[in-house]
Amino acid sequence: MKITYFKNEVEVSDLDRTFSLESIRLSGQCFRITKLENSKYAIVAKGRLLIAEQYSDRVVFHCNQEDFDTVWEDYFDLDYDYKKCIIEGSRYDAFLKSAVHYGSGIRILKQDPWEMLITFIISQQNNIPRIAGIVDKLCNRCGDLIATYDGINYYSFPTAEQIMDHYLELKDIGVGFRDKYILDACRRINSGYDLEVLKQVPPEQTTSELKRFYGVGDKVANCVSLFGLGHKDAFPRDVWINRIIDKYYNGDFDISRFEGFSGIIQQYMFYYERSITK
DNA sequence: GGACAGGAAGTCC
DNA sequence: GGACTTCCTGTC
Repeated sequence: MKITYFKNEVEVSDLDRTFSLESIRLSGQCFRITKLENSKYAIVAKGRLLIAEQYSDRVVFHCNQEDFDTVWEDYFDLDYDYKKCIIEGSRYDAFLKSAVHYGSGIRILKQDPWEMLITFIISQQNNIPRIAGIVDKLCNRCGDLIATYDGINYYSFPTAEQIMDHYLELKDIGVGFRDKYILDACRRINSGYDLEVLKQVPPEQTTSELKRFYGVGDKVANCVSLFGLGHKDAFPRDVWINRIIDKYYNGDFDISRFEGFSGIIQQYMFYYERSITK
């Protein structure tokens, strides 16, 4: 990987096909990346808007060096060796070989744990286009206006306090029966619970701690752990993953083989199976 | 086009 | 094991 700094741009190249904004956007981990035109994307995270462009193995981030070094390099997990996961996956069997090849551009974004908690509470018993729509409405109604680009307004993900200020609108936003789960999470965070602490806690303990939130079960806890707390060993089992394990592994998939990065393997599996059964 | 049924990154009781 | 909000999608 090669990083070149310009005045208001940072160019990253020689990524060896282990970075694709399109794959990241479509892999279902993030609902705040939109495709603008051609190869251009708008990414909202950390209370900021980032415009990025990708031309095969070259990515241009429209930000200064400081923002790249302190925010985006970490957010896109650029220092992690995804090649290792791809090689290990390829060696395992034919299905994983196809999956890692197809999804080789995936990265597990290091997103905000609070945003992940609410987003994946919303995700339960829901479909991806609708999840994206609800998250969008939630941000537009409750978040702060952080930027306007090409005539479009971009809003931050709301804080617990901001959501509580708009709790009467949750029904209109379309969260449905999940409103009580969201409200409970807001109350706990607002009264001082710090999700950041869980980044330092062992994965299994993190999951059981997260499951103490009302409306958070095993699946959502593992999503928050993987996408929001940097626990690459968290392995969310949703209907797709269970289907894959039944279909290709006779109901038993041994994740210990991928210790330390089984969550990344899970993401390749999810992304690939969805692509071939559409 | 429009109505309709089935189902959706699950969890609670 | 049934209920849960709402709406996207496929089918007729």
